[in-house]
Amino acid sequence: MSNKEIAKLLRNVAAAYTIKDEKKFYFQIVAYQKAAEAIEGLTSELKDYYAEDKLDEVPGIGVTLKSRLEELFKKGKVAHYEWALSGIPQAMFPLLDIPSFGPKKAYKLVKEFNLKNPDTVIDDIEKIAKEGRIASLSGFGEKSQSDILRAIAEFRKGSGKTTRMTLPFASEVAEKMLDYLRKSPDVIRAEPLGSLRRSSPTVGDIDIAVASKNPKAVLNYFIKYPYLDRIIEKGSVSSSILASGGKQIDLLIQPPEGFGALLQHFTGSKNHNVHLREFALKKSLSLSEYGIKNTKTGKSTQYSSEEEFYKAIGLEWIPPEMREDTGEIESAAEGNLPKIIELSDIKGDLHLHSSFPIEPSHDLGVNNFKEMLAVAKDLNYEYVGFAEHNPSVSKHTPEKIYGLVSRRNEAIEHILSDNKSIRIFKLLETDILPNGQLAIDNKTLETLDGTIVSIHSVFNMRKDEMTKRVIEGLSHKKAKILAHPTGRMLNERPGYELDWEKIFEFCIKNNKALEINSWPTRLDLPDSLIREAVNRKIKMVIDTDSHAKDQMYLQKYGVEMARRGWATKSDIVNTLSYNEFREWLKI
DNA sequence: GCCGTTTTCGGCCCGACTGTTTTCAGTCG
Repeated sequence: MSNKEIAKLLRNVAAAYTIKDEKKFYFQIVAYQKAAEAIEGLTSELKDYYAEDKLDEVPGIGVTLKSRLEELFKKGKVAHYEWALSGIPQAMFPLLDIPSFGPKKAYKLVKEFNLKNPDTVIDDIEKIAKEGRIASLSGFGEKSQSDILRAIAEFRKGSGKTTRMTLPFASEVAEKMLDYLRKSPDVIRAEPLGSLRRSSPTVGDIDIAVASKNPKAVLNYFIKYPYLDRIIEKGSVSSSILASGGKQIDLLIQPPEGFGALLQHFTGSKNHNVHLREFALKKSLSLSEYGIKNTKTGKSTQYSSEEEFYKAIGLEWIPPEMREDTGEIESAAEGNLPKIIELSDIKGDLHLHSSFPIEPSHDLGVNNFKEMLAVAKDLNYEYVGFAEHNPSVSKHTPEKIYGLVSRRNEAIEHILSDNKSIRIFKLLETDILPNGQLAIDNKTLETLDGTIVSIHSVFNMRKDEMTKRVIEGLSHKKAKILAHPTGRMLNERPGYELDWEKIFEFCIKNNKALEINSWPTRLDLPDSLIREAVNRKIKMVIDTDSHAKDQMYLQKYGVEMARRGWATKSDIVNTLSYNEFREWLKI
């Protein structure tokens, strides 16, 4: 079961409790929603937590939920949930995926019209609304009837909460709106917040905060956005719109003197905020987007910066990437937050595919050495590594492969002789074959400074076999880095199965590094595995896997994943100087 | 059902907005 399916199950249980007895089950409902939120936000599979007996490390999962989830993974169902969901019409649950449908509304409609089939319930509701039979129900009216029809239509188009954007795409959507907002004389500051500011690997909707002394004017300006599809809601301090392309943009406004509280509130995550507010409440401080209220004196205070806001709760400022309620509040309270890595710490990119005609097994790059070095210079790098895919094994003899790689090496030497500013490592990205052997032989590997290894074929092996394959591939003394270690592609495929316990153990013993691949649809390692690797002092390297020079600027996304995994400079080997990195390659 | 800078029992974030309402329920972030 995927994280999404599990979260859906927990939300369904919460919805069932809401229908059965909202008051009696109030805190279970909250707990189930919180756990669902946490599971949805995970960037590794919950199944892997289960496999390593770490379910209760997920915030919001305690003793009871742990045992229920274990039952789910073992048997595919949970007896207690079968009971909880019994007596509740199954047809209400698909409706909950549609924005504006909650448990009460879904239940009332399904019950009222005696709808039984979950597979057709959305069609059924649509038909009933079109016939005008919803408006007459108590609690409903003409407006809510037409809203239902529109919500269903938008849901079908895949807008709203169903599809999530990759980070660069989300940034683009946000930038367009920010450019627009900053043209308004009433906008003093405008910042993208929410999961985009936390650099979550995928982003659902765009959240923007504005500092202004005239919120009304800004709101009126906001809803005149040229790429507006429709206004979802508009109040006195906030508004939501659907932009063309089906992406929701939420706006919140505060005066500049209260902007710090707004930044904090709207950056989230939800579970971070809930935990932070509970923490503050113990100090008689009640937090909101307006500021901090002392519950004893009743005195409210505004904060213009986030740093002051956190300080007022007795905490050091927590970087947005860490605000997922995975222990950052406790660490901040103890003054133990690690100093996480920054983009400027990176001294090189070791995973570059040039256009050198090496006749590779997979894609060749489109730019030559010099063109890529020019970008490296722009990025202030000390060194780079060229790591084209190994020459195709099926098309060439080992002798031919040796010749191709040697020619590439000579071409690099030639560049080096008239290039003083940036050093170059002669690497390759070598396939690990299904039997664990590397795709090219020792004689050729010996000509390299080292090699990156990775899986590019036969993804569907058993977990133990895949683990053996990877470890065997990494065992070669020239193999130093495992590229895109999980093989996941965001919004496409989950990645192959690996026994991380064994991989970590092997890496630490044999001084191998795991790559954090910055490619926006990979972002692989996922942040939770980065966090795990950091805890075990395993070295990582942040690379772009660039096949074109402009892609080298994507390095920031890998750095952001490292930050989400609490990695410091010392965890990442390409923060080392040229000489230090050279030494590390030889160990 | 979770969780611990008052606690292993007894608490549990805070507010905006909309539609259908005569004062509030439902949904959302």
